[in-house]
Amino acid sequence: MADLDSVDRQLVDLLQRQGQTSYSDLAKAVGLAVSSVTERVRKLSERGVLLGVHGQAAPEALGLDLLAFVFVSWSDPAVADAFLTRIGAEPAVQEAHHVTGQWNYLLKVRVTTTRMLEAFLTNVIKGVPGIERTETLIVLSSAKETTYLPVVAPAWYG
Amino acid sequence: MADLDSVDRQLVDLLQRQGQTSYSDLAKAVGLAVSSVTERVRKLSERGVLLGVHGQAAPEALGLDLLAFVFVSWSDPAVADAFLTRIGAEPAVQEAHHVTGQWNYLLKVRVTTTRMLEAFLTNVIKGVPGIERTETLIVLSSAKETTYLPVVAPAWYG
DNA sequence: TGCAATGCCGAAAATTATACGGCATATAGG
DNA sequence: CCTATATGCCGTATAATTTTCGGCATTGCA
Repeated sequence: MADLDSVDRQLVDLLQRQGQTSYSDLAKAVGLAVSSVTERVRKLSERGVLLGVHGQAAPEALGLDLLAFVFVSWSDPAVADAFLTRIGAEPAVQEAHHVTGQWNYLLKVRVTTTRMLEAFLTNVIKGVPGIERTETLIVLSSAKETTYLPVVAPAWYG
Repeated sequence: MADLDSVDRQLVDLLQRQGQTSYSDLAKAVGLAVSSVTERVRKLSERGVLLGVHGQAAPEALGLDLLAFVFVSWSDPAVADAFLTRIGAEPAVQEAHHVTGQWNYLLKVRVTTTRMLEAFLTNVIKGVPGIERTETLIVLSSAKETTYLPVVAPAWYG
């Protein structure tokens, strides 16, 4: 299905770093003609390797000064559906992961203030019937935060 | 500093969703001329509201089938520098957050297999002198994962 | 050997980005 | 009150880019 050659990988690498790189620049970088690169990129999208291009905004510039990870748990399996529906419609929730361990889900949440975080926990999370416990970790600073995915294996892994 | 009007917010919204939206489309959407939108977007970048545009790749298409969150802790404060330097150079680490609670850092890590996760913990994390404990949560599935930041306050928060 | 599929190429045409001068409105200082 | 300055918007001309097409070489396969 996947099976990307080195040119494909290079294109994915470049487009992850600079989503608006022109086809002529891409062509120069990989040593192919513009039309060949166009076709490659089109197929990468078609195959689902490239999912889209997104502008990256600064959270603080939008007033989103508070980042938190929220663990959530419940006992009744029927809660999952309602929870995911509610969470899916909530822009404050950037990520929702089903995780191993003592908790059901781990959420990545962005809000403006602790007051807004409180409102989120009260109105959104505990607004879903059946949710029993939560635990919130506040992010003091983010040393690294990227969406870049490596296209080559690291040195420490043969 | 920030102070975005409704047009700015709309532009940030649109560009987050579709980073390659043409200026003519943006102009149509916000009801301004192309040159006005060009200027607006340029200033949003200049002001640091828009940080860049990035292609989004499918982790599984790159063989990155395993997502994990890794908590890390140490006692000696001097460890932080070495840890962050090591982590910063590691593409497998997508995020590194300094968090409240019993752990020092929370990492978001993407690898191909459990075998590679083991190599990461052994060679990278424990390769940093002074690191004492880690705890790893495996992500079974991700119900939501987006980089989109809300540009308007939610209904549950006045 | 012949056939089909694939990837690549260059060029033409359509679309888009960029740069510029001009215009209207708002603001501050005299 | 009035002038000077700044800001935001506009349309247009030019440059650059995207998109599309037919053709060519290579590969795999019957």
